[in-house]
Amino acid sequence: MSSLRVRFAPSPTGYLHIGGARTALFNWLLARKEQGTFILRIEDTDVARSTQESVDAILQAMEWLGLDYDEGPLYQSQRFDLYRSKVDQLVGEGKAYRCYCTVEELEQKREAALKAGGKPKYDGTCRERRDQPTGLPFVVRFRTPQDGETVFNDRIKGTISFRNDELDDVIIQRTDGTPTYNFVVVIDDADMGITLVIRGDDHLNNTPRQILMYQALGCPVPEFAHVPMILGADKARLSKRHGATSVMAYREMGYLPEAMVNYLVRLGWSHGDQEIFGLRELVEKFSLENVGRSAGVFNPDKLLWLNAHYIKAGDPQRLAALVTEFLLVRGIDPATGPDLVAVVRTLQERSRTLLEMAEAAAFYYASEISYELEAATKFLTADREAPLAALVEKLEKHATLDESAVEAAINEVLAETGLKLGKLGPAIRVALTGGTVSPGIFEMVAVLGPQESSRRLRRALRHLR
RNA sequence: GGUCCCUUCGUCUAGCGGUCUAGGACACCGGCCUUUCACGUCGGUAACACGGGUUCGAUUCCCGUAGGGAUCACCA
Repeated sequence: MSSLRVRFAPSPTGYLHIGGARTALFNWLLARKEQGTFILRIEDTDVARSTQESVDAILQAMEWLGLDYDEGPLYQSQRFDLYRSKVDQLVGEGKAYRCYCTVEELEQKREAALKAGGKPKYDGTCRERRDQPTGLPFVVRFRTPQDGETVFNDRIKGTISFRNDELDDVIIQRTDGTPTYNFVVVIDDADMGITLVIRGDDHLNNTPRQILMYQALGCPVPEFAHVPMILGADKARLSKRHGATSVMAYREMGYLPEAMVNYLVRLGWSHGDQEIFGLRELVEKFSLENVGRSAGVFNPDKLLWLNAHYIKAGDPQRLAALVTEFLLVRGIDPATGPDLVAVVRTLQERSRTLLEMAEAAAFYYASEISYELEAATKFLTADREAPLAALVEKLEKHATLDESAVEAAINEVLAETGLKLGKLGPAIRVALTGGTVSPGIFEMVAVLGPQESSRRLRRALRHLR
C-alpha cells in the first residue's frame, strides 16, 4: 500500500454520466496501479437537489464498470458539524468573515459592474466591517489574500498560476448555515488525507481559491490533476442532445462494461498505438503522464466498434447470460429453443451489441417463421423443391448433427442434384429464418437441430408448391 | 467582457529538435475472401490553425494572432 490517496466525488443530482465515469476510472486506475487508496465521497451538501435515487444510480454504474472503492461511500451531508467548526475556526482567526449583503444587493452590484465593463467580483462591502448586527441573516465569506499569486503544478496541465487579486471572497457558509462546495471539498480532501485530486478541468478555476483555503486552514495542499472535458460532435460540452450520456443507458443498449471502460480510457489517454486494453492491463499501464491536455469528442462509432470487438472475443457462456434479459424483454424465452450458448456462438461475429444479438437470435426461438416476401419469391422457387426434400430426408434420420455432418449432408444433396450451394443455401436460409441475413447455413442447422430444421424445411416446401 | 486552459487526418491519438515524403485506430471508399449478412484481410482518401522568433535544423522550444473550451452563483 502506497501513500497515494485519491477520491471520486460525484454529486448525487442525476445518473453517472460519461465524463464522471471517466474521472472515476482514472482515479481508480491510478489507485490500483500505485496500490493507493480509492475513496468514494458523495457530495450532497445541496440537500434540495440531492436524491437517494441518484446515489443508487451512481453506485450501480460504478459496480457495472467494475470500479470498487476502499473507503466510503462517505456522505458530506453527515459531516456538517465538522464543516461548521472549521468555519468558526476561520472566522475566529479572522480568515473568514460574516457578510450581511443580500442576494438582491449582490445581484445589483454584479450587473452594475458588468455594465460598467468591470469584473462581477464581490466588492468587499463587509470585508472590513467591524460591527456585528444581531438578527440579520448572514453568509460567511473566505477572506482571500489580495496580493501575490497562487501557483501550482498540475499533473496533467503543467504549471498554472493565478493572481490572487483576480479571486474574490467566496461564500463558504450559506445563510441557512450549510457550507458550500468550495469549502467542503477542501475540508474533506484535507480530512480524508487526499494526496492527489483528479477531477474534471471545469474545476481548474476553483483550484487557486481552494489552495488558499488549505493554507488558511494550515493543511498540506494536495497535488492536482485536471482531466480535460468530453465534448459532443459539435465540440460543445457533451449533453443529452448528443445522445445518451448516462453510463447505464449504454448497458441498456447492449454494451459491455469492458467496452465502455476501454473506450473511456482511450478518450484522453494513450499508450503508443495500442487500442485494446483489458482492465488488468490498464492497471499496469495507466499513467497520468500520458493523459492529454485537450478536450476530446465523444465518438459513439468507436465505442460501438470496441463493443463489437469484445462481443466477438467474449466468453459465450457469459454473453448468453447477459443476452438473456434482452431476449426476455422481447418476449423470447430461450428455454423454449436451442441451447443459448450455441446460439450465441453463431452470432458473436455479427453482433455489435447485445441488443443486436437478441434481435438476430429471435428466429431460433420462433415457433412459426414468417417469410419476407422478396426473399421467398426469389429463393423459395419450384426448382428447389427436390433438393430441399432430399435434404429433409437426410436430416430426419438424426436426432443431432454437428456442423461438419450438416455440411456433409448438404454436400451430398448438392452432388446428387447437381445444384450449387449458391442456389440451395439461400433457400435453406429463407426456410429456416424467413430472411436473407443470418449465421452460416451449416452452423445454423446444427444449432437448430435436424428435427427442427426439417420441420421448417417442410413448411417451406408446402409454401413453394 | 475578465481570468484560466486548449490547438496533429472528420473523430480518438502517436510524435517528447533531425528517424516526418507525419504512424496507428474509428468512420468513409475500393479489392480479396465467401452460401447471405457480417467477420477477416489488403489498399486508398485525409492532419502538424496562422505569423514571428530560437536553432545548422522545427510537428516538436518561446512569443504573438486566431479559433475553441472552462469559469466568474448563498450549484457542485
